[in-house]
Parts: sequence; structure tokens; C-alpha cells
Amino acid sequence: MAAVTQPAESAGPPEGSGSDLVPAAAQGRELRARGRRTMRRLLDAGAAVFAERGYHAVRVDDVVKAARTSHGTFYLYFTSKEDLFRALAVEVATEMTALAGEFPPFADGPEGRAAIREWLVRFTELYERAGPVIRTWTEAEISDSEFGRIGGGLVGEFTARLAARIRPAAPDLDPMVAAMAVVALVERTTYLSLTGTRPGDRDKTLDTLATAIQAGIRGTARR
Amino acid sequence: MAAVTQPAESAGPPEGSGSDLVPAAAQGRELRARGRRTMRRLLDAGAAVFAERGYHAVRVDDVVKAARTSHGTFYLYFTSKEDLFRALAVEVATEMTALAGEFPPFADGPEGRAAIREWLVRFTELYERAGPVIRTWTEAEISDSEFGRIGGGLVGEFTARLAARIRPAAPDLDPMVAAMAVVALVERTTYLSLTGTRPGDRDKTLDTLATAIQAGIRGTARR
Amino acid sequence: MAAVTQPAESAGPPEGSGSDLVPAAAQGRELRARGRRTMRRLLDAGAAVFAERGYHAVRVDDVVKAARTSHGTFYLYFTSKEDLFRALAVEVATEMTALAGEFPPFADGPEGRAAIREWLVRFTELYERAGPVIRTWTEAEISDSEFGRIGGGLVGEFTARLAARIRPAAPDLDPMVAAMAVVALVERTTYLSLTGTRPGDRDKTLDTLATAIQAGIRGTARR
Amino acid sequence: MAAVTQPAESAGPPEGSGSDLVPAAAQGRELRARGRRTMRRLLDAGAAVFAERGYHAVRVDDVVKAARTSHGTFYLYFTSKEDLFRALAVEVATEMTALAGEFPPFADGPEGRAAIREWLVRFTELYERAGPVIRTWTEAEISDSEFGRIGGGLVGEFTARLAARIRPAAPDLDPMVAAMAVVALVERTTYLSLTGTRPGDRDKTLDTLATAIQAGIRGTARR
DNA sequence: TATGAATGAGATTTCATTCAT
DNA sequence: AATGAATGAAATCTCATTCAT
Repeated sequence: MAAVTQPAESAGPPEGSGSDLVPAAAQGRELRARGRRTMRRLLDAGAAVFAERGYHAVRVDDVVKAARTSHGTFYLYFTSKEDLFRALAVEVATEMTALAGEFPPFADGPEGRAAIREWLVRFTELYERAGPVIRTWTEAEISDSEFGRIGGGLVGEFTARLAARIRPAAPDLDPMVAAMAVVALVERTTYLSLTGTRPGDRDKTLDTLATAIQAGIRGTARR
Repeated sequence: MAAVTQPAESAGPPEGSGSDLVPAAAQGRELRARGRRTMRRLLDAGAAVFAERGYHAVRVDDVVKAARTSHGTFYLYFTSKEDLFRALAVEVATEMTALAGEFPPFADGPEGRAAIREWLVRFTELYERAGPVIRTWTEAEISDSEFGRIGGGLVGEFTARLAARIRPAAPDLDPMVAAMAVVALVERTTYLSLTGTRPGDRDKTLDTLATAIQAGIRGTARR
Repeated sequence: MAAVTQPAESAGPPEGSGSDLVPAAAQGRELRARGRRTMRRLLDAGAAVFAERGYHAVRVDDVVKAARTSHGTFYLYFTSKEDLFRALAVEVATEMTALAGEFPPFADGPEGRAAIREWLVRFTELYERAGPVIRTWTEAEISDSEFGRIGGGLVGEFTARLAARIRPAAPDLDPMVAAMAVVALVERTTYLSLTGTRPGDRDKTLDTLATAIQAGIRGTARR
Repeated sequence: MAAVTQPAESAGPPEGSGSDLVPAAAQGRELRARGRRTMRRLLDAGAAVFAERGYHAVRVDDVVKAARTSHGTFYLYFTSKEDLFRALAVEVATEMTALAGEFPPFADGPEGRAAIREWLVRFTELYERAGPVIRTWTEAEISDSEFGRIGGGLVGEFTARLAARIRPAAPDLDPMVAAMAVVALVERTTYLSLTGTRPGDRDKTLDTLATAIQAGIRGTARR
């Protein structure tokens, strides 16, 4: 759970940060050490129970019990269940965006493939921790709540960064569309292989994915 | 196919169907013409409102209003909102499985690509109607309710059928994994392009997808 | 179930009978053979399911299913669930009153005791069939519905008839109070031994009861 | 005793009690003073409205109105109406069992009779408060819910304790059966005389009962 | 005479949020 | 800063009764 939880713990609310990055209830409140610890406990508990049971099935009571605190305390730090989720989502989105920026340039041959595969390993690790939050965006996009914006923004950002890599590597593909396809492929395959619907061998999955992405982009380009 | 959105008064649920294909509340009840019509109205209303607002946001009240009937009547045919959903899911799963069986054999060249593209058009059309139901499985798989089984079964079936096509075309890929990747790619891309997160041009999306699938499988094979 | 069901079947509604003896819905309707049969089926089904699950737990649907007929038909013969119960209650009350009239005169010695015991056997048999209906009066007396009157009337009648036997046998007891005690003793003991709370040996129970009643009345008298 | 109708703020449910003695919803929750007060209010309100209208006729709404609290609060302490009833039943059963243990040894003569009569007075007082709860067991025993066990257990306990008194006093009676008869006699007579079906004179009823019990047991023994 | 279908008032239950200490 | 208790709006579900054929 480390990466999801680090930023806030180490830094506290980023100075002069936009309104979205800090839970509404904590706005304008100075948090002392104890307060920050409690908030962290709630965030971690939220991540854990959302992962376990999904956003809708989770009750504030579950979060509060997992964090070994009380309802009253919860609402001291977050204005609502959604507010807690948003805070988690922002943490995840930050990490995801950073990861997207590190997608390797496409290159032919085994090294190119190895680079992609390595990136996929990191993606899978992140997804393993943050998947439930990510998947909840999917639910959320249906109803046009605020998560939608975060999720949509993230996918857009992610896609744009990949597209920048694809454009030079495959000039005759629409880069945005291709990038979207890669995002879709990676996210969903990881999802399927993690939820055990198709358990399979993780290594084999990563191999196949890396190969297919390389072939899909470069193989197409070769024509 | 008929069931989800067209009236389908004539056909109704397949007669003599196994126990899973009929909503629990209607088990063991003989339905006359009027009863079947009402049940159909409820199913169609359910499909419509789930599509519009998502499973969790929908109230039984929304369904019965859309079907212009009463709460009492709803519970005459379905034991709960979940029961209604299950019935819809079974309908969709049936259609999906049939479509999976019609995936064309992989072939090189423009004809092979055109065949894949044509299949993708049909998939997109089905997804457009049934997507909300399919996406709800995603939510549901988190908690291990019964939908999970239907959804998992469907993905498994779907994957197996595709794998049968991939095996001869790309002998050095693990066919199950590759099939899973295709499923993931197609489903999620269709999802992203339909939910407008990445609106884009639908034709371009289909072109790119068809190309990428062909290249990903055959291009890999060629090596 | 014979005795409970005979009267109505053989005779039809008693001519010029008071309003209470015929279910309201059937008032003023001429019942043909088929109709009488259906009504009988409903009464028997009612007796059976009330016996099995108690008045409140029984749904009209249970009655209707047990009688293998429909809701619509039910309301052709009875105005409500309560109406059905009342009809059954009247049947039972009639039998009970008759039985009360046949309580033997108190006498000392083994013959007196044997006579009481024989009467108890008949009472137990009746109670076995009609107990649930009788017990429901108990529930009903709490809320002052119409059953209360029937039940109260029955207990009154029963008590009065017993009191007439007790008066000459035990001049220094208040006969009404003593009769009430006998009713209480017999009814409740039968109840307890039938509901298996105290399973025990039925013969032993009858022996003890007969002895105790005789001793309670005559033993007291002797002083 | 206190629990059913008196405030009993000081005592509350026995601390460290076994699992059956605490309503399911409150299991594992520490109750502070305020919480215990609210729970007590709900128990008392329940006893009052059950007494007034009977178990089945009572709505949770009636209970919360009588306790001047909210639905939400009710479900904080009890999982259902049945759970509330069970809690009351356990309280009553405890008192009843204690009273049974104090039934006087049977003895001949006026003192023996006076002792029985005195015990009957106490029984009547308890019954007057707790009767509705006791009578509800009767309804409940029809369906084999959990009350049945409590009720059955109570009757069994009660009977066993009486039997221990009867055994030495009337060696040629089956003590269990005789005890059951006494239970039946006392309970039902009290019931009949309280529900006013047979209003009568309470003193006369108690006299007659005491006499009859003594005669029924000792008179039999003399033979 | 019979029936399957429909109804809707009313009951139960949940749970995010606020209160009082 | 923390907490246990309370709230009530809103959702789910039941079932006696009526309707339409």
C-alpha cells in the first residue's frame, strides 16, 4: 500500500495546491501530527475496503471500523464517502500519470520488447494496489459525478502521453486511437488476469502483452 | 438480437429452458400471454434504465415507472433488482456467446482484415445495446455474487472460442492469453469510445482495432 | 378432519340461520353442488394451514394453493381471511358446545373417574383437530375483533355447562370458578401435551387429569 | 421484579451475561449509560405496546413512538421486532423461573393451603405484568421459531421445579405430568380471569385454585 | 363459476450524516 | 481531537384485495 499512501504522509497537503487535491473537510484546517495520522489511517482503510468490496458496497461504518476510529471522526476529515474516494482517486491518478510519462519509446527488437515488458510490470504492480479505485471510475462515469472528471482526465492524460510515443513509431496509425487501444488492452488484460477470471500465468501474460503491443504498433508500421 | 430491446412478444424466453434462465420469482409459474408481455416490459424497462443510470443508481421504482406497472407486479416476476439484472445478464450472455462463435478465422491480407472489421461492427452494435449490463458485471465481480459466475463464465466461453481461432493462426502464442488480450482490447476500446471519454471517429476506431488485431496475431506469427 | 367439516357439507347453510353462521360473501347466494364443494375445499384447506402455521403466518395464497384454486375464487366465497377463519370458528364452537353438554355427572369411585376419562379422550380428539383454531381465539381476544365474541361466548357456554355438573357435586365451591379451572386445566394440559413441549405419555396424562379433576372437585366436597 | 416495567436504570441487563441474554444487534457493542437508557426505554415501550395490542398487531413504529425515539435508533439496538420480543421474553423467563423455584412444599391443612395461595398471588402479579409476553409464546410455538425454545425451556424448567415438590407429596402420581397440569391450571385460569372472559372475583378464584391444587395433589395422595 | 394478473397501501430496514458530550 | 448515539429520508418488499377475462 506504500505508494498510494506516501505522498500525503511525507508532504502534507501540497502548498498552494488546487482545491481538488485536499479533502474538502480538511480545507483550511491545520493538521497536527496526530490529525495527519488519523487521516492517513482513514485513507488506508478506505483503500483497503474499497478494494475488498467495491465502492457501493462499502459503508462508512466499514471504513471507520477498519481505521479503528468513529463516525464522528470520519466526518472531521472528509465531508462524505465520496470525498474520501476522491482523495484516494487523486492519489492514484497522480501515480498513474507519472507512470504514463515513463512509457518507453517504441523500438524494434528484443530490447524494445523488454522495455515495454518492464513498464508493464510496474503498471501491474500499481494496478494491483489501486485497481479497485480505478475500476470504480468506471462505475462512476455512468453517473456523471465528479469522479468522472478525474477518471476521464486521467485516461485523457494517459492516452496523450502514449500517443506522443506512438506518433513517431507508427506514422500511419491515428495515434490517439492507437493509444486508447493500448490503454484498453493493458488495463483490461491486467484486470482480467488479476480478478482471476482468467488466472493463467502472469509471466506469460506479460510476455504476450509486450509482444502484441510491439507487433500491433511496429508491425503495422512496417507495412 | 431481439431479446434486450425489441418487443419479442412472439419468442419470449426459450421454452423449457434450464433453471438459471428464468428469474427466481417466476420459477414454477405458468405465464400466459399477458404475463409474458408484462415480464417483457419489465425486462426492457430494466435494460433501458440500467443503461441510463447504472445498476446501483437505479431504484425498483424507476423500473416500474418505466414499465408503467406497479411495485407489486414487479415482485410478481422478480424477487429483487438483482434478480431482474440476472435475467438480463443471461439474455446478453447468450447473445455474446453466439457472437463469439462467429469470429472469423484469422487470415492475412485485406480480406482477413475486412472480416475482422465486420465482426467488430456487430460486436459494437451489441455492446451499444447491452454495454451497461456488461459493465455492471465489472462492478459485480468485485463482490463474489452470482453475477460473477455469469460474467466469468461468459468471458471464459468467449475466450475459449477466440482461442480456437488463434491457435492455428499464431502457433507460438499462448492462445488463451492472446484471446484474453483480444477480448480486453475489443471490450474496453468499444467501451471507451462509446462512453465518449475518447469520442473520436468510430470508423477510425474500427479500422485501427481491426488492423491491430490482425497485426498483433499474424504479425507475431510471421516471426 | 371429519367432524369439523361435516355439518356444512351435509346440510348447507341452516335455514333461517343467524347471520354469523354463514360466511358473508356467500350470503344470499344459492350454492350449487360445485360451489359447495369448492367452499368445502377452502374450509378444509384453511383448517389445515391454520393448524400448520397459525393464523397470522398464513397467507391467503397458502389457503388458495392448498385448496388448489385461485385468489379470485377465494373472494367469491369469503370476504376476507378473517371471514374464512370465522366460518371455521363457528364450526368448531358448535362441536365444542355439544361436547361440553355431554360432560358426565361427577361421581365418586372408579366409574366416575372412568367417565371423566372417556370424556377427556373425546375432548383431546377434538382438540387435536381444532386446536389451532381454538388457540387463535387467544390471540384474537387481545385485539377485540369479532372472534373474541365467539371465543368468549364459547368459553362462557362451556363453563356454564360444566358448572351445572359441578354445583350438585361440590356445594361449597363456587361452581363458575371451579368450572373455569377445569376448562383451563383441560385445555392447557391438552395443549401442552400436544405441542410436544411436554411430550410424555398420552395415557398417563389422561389418567392424571381424570384423577385430578375428580379429586379436585370431589375431594374438596368431602371435607 | 424490576425489569419489565420499572425503569431499572440502575441495574440494566445482568453484566457479563451469556450470549442469549443480549439482543443480537447489541452483541459486541459496549453500551454507555445513555445507550443503556435508550435500550431500556425501548424494552419498556415494547412491553407496553405488546401488552396493549398483541405481538402481531404491533408495528415497530408503535414501539419507537412509545419510546419517543426513531426507527434508526430501534435498529441500533434490535435487529427486528422479533429480536426485541426475544429480549423481553428472556427477562420474563428469568423471573418466572425464579418464581417457580419458590413454590412451597406441599403440606396438608390450612397452612399448606395458605402457602400455595400466597405463591399464587405472586404469580398473578407477575402474570399481570408479563402475561402478554407469555401468551405470545403460545402464538409463536405454532411456528417453530426461536421463541419456541425459550417458551418450551421455560415451561420445562417450571415443570421440573414443581415436580420436585410434588414427588414427595404424592408418590403415586407421575410428578412431571402432575406438574404440567398445575402449570396449565394456574396459567390458564389466571389468563381467563385476567382477560375478563370470566371476570369474577379475584379472591374467590385464588381460593378455589389453592384449594383445588391442594386437593388434587394431596387428596390423590391419600388414596 | 373460475382464474391469472394487477394493485398499492403500508410495513420493514438501511445508512449517510449530524448531534452532544 | 475524538467519540458513541441519534436521526430520518429513502429504499425495499409484502400481501390482502380487486380487476378483467
